[in-house]
Amino acid sequence: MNEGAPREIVSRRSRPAKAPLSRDVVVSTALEILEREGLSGLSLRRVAAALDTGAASLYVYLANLEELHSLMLDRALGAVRLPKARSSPWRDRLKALLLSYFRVLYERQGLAQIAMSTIPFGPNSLRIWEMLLGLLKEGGVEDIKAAWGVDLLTLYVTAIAAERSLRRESGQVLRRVETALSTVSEEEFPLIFAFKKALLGGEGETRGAWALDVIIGGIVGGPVPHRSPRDSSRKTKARGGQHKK
Amino acid sequence: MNEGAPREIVSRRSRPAKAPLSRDVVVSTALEILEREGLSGLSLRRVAAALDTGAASLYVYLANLEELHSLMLDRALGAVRLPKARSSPWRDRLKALLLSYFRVLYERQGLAQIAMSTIPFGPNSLRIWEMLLGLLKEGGVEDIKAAWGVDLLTLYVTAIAAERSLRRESGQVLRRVETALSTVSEEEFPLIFAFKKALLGGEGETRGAWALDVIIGGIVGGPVPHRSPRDSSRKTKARGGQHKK
DNA sequence: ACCTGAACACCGTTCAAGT
DNA sequence: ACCTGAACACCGTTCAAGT
Repeated sequence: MNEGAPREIVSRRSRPAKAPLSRDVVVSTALEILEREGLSGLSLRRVAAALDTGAASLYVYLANLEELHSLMLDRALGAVRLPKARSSPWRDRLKALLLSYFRVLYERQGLAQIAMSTIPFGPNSLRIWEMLLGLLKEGGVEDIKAAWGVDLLTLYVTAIAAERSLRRESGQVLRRVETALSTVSEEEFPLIFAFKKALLGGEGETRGAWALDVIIGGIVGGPVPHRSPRDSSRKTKARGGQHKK
Repeated sequence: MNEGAPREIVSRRSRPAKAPLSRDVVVSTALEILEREGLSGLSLRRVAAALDTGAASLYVYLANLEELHSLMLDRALGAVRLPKARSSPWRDRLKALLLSYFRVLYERQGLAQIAMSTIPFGPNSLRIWEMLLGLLKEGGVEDIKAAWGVDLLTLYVTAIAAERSLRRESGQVLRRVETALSTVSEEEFPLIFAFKKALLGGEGETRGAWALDVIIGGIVGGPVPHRSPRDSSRKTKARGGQHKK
């Protein structure tokens, strides 16, 4: 079975009353609900209801809600477009892949939020990681920088998708930020006051593309971490005893 | 009243039965509960119970749970250490500030998660933003790059704190990632297979410091975004051939 | 092996009624 | 103006009992 491909879902109306469930239908149904009703509308009970059963039935296929989230995320990541080898300069392919990753997370409401609370490690995530590693290596990036760089790039893409989703989905948050920025005191916060337009300016994908360039450029041109990955258990210095206040 | 300073909380045991509540006590109590019981233990009902009242009473001081989260976050950010002007090179001060920001979010369980779902804009957040803008300007970073750079840096710090918190707090997630990585197929994912040690290696703060350097270096050395919010005295050369999406 | 209803121990939010 | 109990409409998870 192709985990990555979008899956045809048999309408539950036409199924015999007690058709057997499966992990697959549960995940597909959950993604449909997420798409239509958002994260706040997604619950095990809601998924179970859509499948004409009780929430308890889902526990045959899932350990818990967290596992459902993780399966949903990996399934959705099957829609990320992997650029064809050597179809364009490595850096363009890298950016195209990351942009597609961003869009998949951003375009389905709630998915980016799920991605921030679930470390992805299913087959589709692995495919993306593998390709990202390959692209950075193709660009001549040293091994450790490539490994850490992929982590940094995916973290950024996930975080920016979550932040943008939040702004899109919660008009309340956005309005409060705008109010706070527009009433900021010039004497107390002169720089914020001077920059408020630039700070608020979302400007579609220009800004996201800029940030991606900054990070990629930083990885390529930046320092090689000074410690080898083999020597991973040693600590440089004891953690300062931060006192709680 | 100093929003930023830690506040002495009068023991609820010694209060007269119907002592008046306030936004302040509600937020302080919520932060205590977060510290002791984590995000999953924090609820309006739980906060109300700690204050010997019903959840409905809190709605005099808060619009909803989201607002409580936002207030908690800004209060907690009061603990971020702002480096003294000119005490060391600007880049060191920038890194110290961001590290302190990271620690505040990371060290109180659940706080980083709250930060990822709340755009901070209270007085303490503004102070941090103002200082970050000042540091980048001190480093000679162009205005738009400074504004967008501060956004990128704070997004990164918040995201890495949330990711690390997740790994720390959910042994389950961590174990599943480790299992997935250690059983990865060498033929299908040769690079992940080869790099799995580097990918897993958390290495305390070495990695986080590396990423910070990458981003700061990328901001300083990277391109100026080709659209300015307002054409100021300084002329920025438009970059030809940049395609818009 | 799978499904189910009911129960357990919770949620955020609203509202009429109190003081 | 503030507080309260009760209600509403939900949660995830467990479990004994069914098929």
